[in-house]
Amino acid sequence: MVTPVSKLERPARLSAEDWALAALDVIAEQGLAAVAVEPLARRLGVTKGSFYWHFPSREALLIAALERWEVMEQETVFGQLEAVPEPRARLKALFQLVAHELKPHVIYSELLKALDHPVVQPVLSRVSQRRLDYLAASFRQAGLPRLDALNRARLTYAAYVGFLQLSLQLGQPRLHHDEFEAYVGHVMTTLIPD
Amino acid sequence: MVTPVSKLERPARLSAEDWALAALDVIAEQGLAAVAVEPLARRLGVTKGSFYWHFPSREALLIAALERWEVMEQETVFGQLEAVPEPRARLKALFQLVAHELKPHVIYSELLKALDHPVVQPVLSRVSQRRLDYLAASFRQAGLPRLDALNRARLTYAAYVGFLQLSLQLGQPRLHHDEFEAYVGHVMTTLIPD
DNA sequence: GCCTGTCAATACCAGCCCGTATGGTGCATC
DNA sequence: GATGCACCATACGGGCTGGTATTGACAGGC
Repeated sequence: MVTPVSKLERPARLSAEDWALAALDVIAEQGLAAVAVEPLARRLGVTKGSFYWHFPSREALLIAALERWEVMEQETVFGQLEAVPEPRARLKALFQLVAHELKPHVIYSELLKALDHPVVQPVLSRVSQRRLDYLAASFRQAGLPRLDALNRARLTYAAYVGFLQLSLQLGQPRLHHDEFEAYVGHVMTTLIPD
Repeated sequence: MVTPVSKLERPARLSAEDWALAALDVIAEQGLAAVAVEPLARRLGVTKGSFYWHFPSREALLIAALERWEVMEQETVFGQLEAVPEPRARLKALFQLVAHELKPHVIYSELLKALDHPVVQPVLSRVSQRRLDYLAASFRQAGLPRLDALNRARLTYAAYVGFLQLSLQLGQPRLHHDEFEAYVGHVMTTLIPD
């Protein structure tokens, strides 16, 4: 019965993964620029001394965090869609998914704002390219000719990115439920070929 | 023959407007976070002593700079379109304008990345709302019913914002000339009603 | 029981920035 | 040509951060 407090308050020791996950949390909440070593340490209830044992530098933490995120987003975004075989239905499901579950895209949106950072650029470049390819393939399966499918995918993805920025960052539209549903419906009928 | 250099190298004294314009330049080049007093002073060939004579704080400079920008963008973006009366032709002209003259939108794109800053938020909120209204009115004049026009405007503006972020920040698409023209054409035929 | 490896606390320096205080230029004006 | 104003230099304090170095707690293997 020495110090049972330490066992409860501090969930044991920390691993490099804990730091990476905490970094992703901060990115989602306050952006990549807010990922600083000392605030992170305070957040985890330790000091810098711990951090610099797990990572040689702040940049190494960012790299590890983004690496983790890239894997996770691969699963969460694409994983739920493989069940839907029909291309148009899959596109609709994709639109619904993005429109109604914004949380998984918060980090993407924040990273988009930090693209000037050299560590972020290649990661987001890969992720965006994969998504674009996926979109283009889906539009092609939905009946569009090659070039049209590619351009429609670009347009759709731009609309996705812009929607994220406007709704997450600006919070401007602030549409209400039915109004928002009408918007999503309009987007689908406009962008999905029939 | 004391110091004739000072008369040539320094283009006379500075005004508050000079500082605001320099701040806008920095925003366009490196983002709003890079607008710091001391680097700005170095850039202008003076020291902080000058700045704090013209402005009480860094925030005051940001306010002044954004105020200037809001007026300027009003003129440059909308000014060139009033000459085109027919709504569909005006929309096409608008698309061409945005697609081929990105420089005036660089600052908007950078500010979009800094929307968490309390000074930026209301400015960008106003600007975006004005543009959205303009788009909605144009789509309505082009024949769309009220609700469709509004939603089409939202979609179009999201595509605009996303296009900016992707091409300016990511530099990902990097389309070549004819490929890019085909994309712009696709966007127009998809979004502009016939 | 000791020793080694793992994790963390503390102390410290350098760099960058904001803001203040104060003194110092040039230039018009009377 | 002395005065006053507009503009700028210099010097300083404080805050926050990245990174290093050193020491300390605590575990398990032997």
